[in-house]
Amino acid sequence: MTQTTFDRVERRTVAVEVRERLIEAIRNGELIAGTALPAERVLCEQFNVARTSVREAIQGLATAGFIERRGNRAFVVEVVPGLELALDSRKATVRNLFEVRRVIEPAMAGLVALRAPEHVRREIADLASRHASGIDEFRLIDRQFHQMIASACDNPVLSEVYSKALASLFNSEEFASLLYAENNKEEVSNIVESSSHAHVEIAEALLAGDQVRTEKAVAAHLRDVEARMLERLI
Amino acid sequence: MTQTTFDRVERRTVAVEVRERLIEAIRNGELIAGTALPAERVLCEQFNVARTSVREAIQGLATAGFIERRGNRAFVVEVVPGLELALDSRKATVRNLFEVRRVIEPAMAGLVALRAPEHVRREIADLASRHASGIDEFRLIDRQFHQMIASACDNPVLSEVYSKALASLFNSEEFASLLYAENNKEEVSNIVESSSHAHVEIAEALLAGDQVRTEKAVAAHLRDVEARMLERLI
DNA sequence: TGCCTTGGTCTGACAATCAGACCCAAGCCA
DNA sequence: TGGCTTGGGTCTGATTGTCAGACCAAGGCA
Repeated sequence: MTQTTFDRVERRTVAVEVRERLIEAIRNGELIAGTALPAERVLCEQFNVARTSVREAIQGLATAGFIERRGNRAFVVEVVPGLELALDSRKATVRNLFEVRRVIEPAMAGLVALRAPEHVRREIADLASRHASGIDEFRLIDRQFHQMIASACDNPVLSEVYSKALASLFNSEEFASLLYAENNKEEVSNIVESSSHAHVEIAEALLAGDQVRTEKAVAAHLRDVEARMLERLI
Repeated sequence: MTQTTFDRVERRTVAVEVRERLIEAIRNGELIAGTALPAERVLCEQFNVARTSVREAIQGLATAGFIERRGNRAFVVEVVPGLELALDSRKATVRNLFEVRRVIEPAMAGLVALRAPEHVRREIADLASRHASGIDEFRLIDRQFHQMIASACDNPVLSEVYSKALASLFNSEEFASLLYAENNKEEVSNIVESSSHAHVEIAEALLAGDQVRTEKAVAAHLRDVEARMLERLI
């Protein structure tokens, strides 16, 4: 057995970590292009680091072109570096994410129909029948619904793999821009209504312990949502 | 749209990073229980950090019980903390990992049969027909074979999700202890032979562009390897 | 315009890391 | 056993990164 070797370790400073957090927030839409960054004093409180470290991080953002200074504030640039993906590329990303969901979700939900105790399946059904009062509440219920199914499949590894894939979709700029764009209100409302119905269908199949019916309901749900999202990416 | 907030950032020192690298190597079998750690001067060269940082990390290992000092060397303890998982729990981990593979791999390989250009499928077949001269070379070919299939499915997200799952299996202590235990030589040889045949089967189905046959060949392969691994976990 | 917020700059203290030197103990081999 | 090599232990001084806080100038808003 050969003697093991180790790769070099890089020194990882607080300022670099803060900078990457901010870049991530810009990339996934939490910090919107053209808007002001939170104040340094606010950031150093939230990150729980010294202000000099925050300033160091922000200077790195300015150098890399993610922000510009106007007046006494720092603003996210209108055109974020590396985000001008071609439309084809953005559609491909959404397609790829939904393809991953199509590979994983029906099988996983099928396992839930097979394995989960009745009281767990009943809880899932209760959640599916809850009525959301707006897009933000729907998103919350939607996430809980899917996470509950993942948790109920009795395979923590599969659950984790799926959760990461779902997080990628929810954190993508395509998803955020679709949900919050003012001119998409009607379509978003359609997606919410259609998804609520699909959740109910899925939950009924789960409650009946019917693996095949569950898999079909999940697959249909994914096809519907994916089509609506791709349709709106113009 | 609500104003975003950030989670606290922890200060991450070089010594902590080195310590975690060493713990990981102990956990996944690269550093064997009872054997001596590499010398400090060797480690600081490999990690590319100062010796004081390496010493700090090693002191943390000693405090946490991963190593003990005997003579002028540091040795991995015979009983590594947190590694005495119950046998049931270890089998469950392996089962869970293989279940994830069963969800993902047949579908992914099926996509390759559908989508990949012929020259790519031919490359995969060439790799499958290569003869390994030992366990280490087999592991290398095995990894390349599976990674090549993942890359050929034309969905980078799925490919990445799968690669992470595969890495979890290959890095698990169950896998390492099975492959390198002296009393498993014959069984390991059987696994290698059986897997080589299965790879050839899979590659032929891919070359034929037959999605259904590919999915079946992959599923059979996984059932075989899983059964052999679980059988040997005693 | 006045007041508050925010960014810019600086200070001094502390923590972490670095490279290197030196010494002693342990291990190995003739 | 003696000598050499290897390895750990300790220390030094310099550099970098982080911290908390103070003070001033600029910007924004009622």
